[in-house]
Amino acid sequence: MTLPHPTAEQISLPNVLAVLGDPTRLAIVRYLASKEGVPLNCSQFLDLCSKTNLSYHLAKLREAGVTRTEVVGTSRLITLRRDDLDRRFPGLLDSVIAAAADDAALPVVGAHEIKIQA
Amino acid sequence: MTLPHPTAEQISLPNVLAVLGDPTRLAIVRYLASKEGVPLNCSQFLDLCSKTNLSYHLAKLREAGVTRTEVVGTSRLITLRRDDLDRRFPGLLDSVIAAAADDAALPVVGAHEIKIQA
DNA sequence: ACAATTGTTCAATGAATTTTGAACTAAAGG
DNA sequence: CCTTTAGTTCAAAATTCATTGAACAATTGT
Repeated sequence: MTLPHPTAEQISLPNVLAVLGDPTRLAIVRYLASKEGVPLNCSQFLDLCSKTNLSYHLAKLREAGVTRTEVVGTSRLITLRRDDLDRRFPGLLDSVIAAAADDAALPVVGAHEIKIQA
Repeated sequence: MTLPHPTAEQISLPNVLAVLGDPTRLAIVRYLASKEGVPLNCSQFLDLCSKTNLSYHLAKLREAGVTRTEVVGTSRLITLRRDDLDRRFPGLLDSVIAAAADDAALPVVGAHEIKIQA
């Protein structure tokens, strides 16, 4: 089974910018980019907001064409649509992710993980 | 006299993205970029929306740190804060402007101008 | 002084967005 | 079959956003 995604051509710039203009969704995208290639399921992002709200934000990202969601059993595997985004908007994703990395005020996925002592 | 602007450090990425995620404001930024260096007054943008609404959008751009507004007599001279944006978010503005240039669905300042015949 | 130009502010409205909890579906495991 | 796991859907509430018209302020030109 597969969920509705826009084609690469249907991805709209104002839409992508608006969708990325939300700290929670920016955190999701950053994390996806940091785990590029590895499909993640929704539960990875549960420290950002409630499950219901997460479902909403992930739907926004998918509908804007920023992420791809694959239904596998009872979970959704989420990936960044990097090739499509890079083709439609060259350099945009990279500059957004790099800028986000410098912003200490942004929420981060896994911010409360236990750190291994040196 | 001078209007309130955020410092370069106060410019926030999600804010900038959200503000650019609006077709009217994207058109304003594109036009400013195409006339880089030349300060423009508000009336240049009047084909995009009503005067009141334009005032609102220009305030959004200024408050987000995307533009600088200088009060000169009865008009406001508007410029892109390119250096600040480039320093804070390298590559972002350029990729947004380039992507916008490829999007025929976006509104454009001066779209109804009389074309000189060849 | 008067009128025109340039642009803002205000209050109102409608629309879209974000967030929540309760109820739900569907697959997986025992 | 029953329960857990994973995530969605729905309606409601709260917030924010975009747009409008009327009134206003300040400068400029006559």
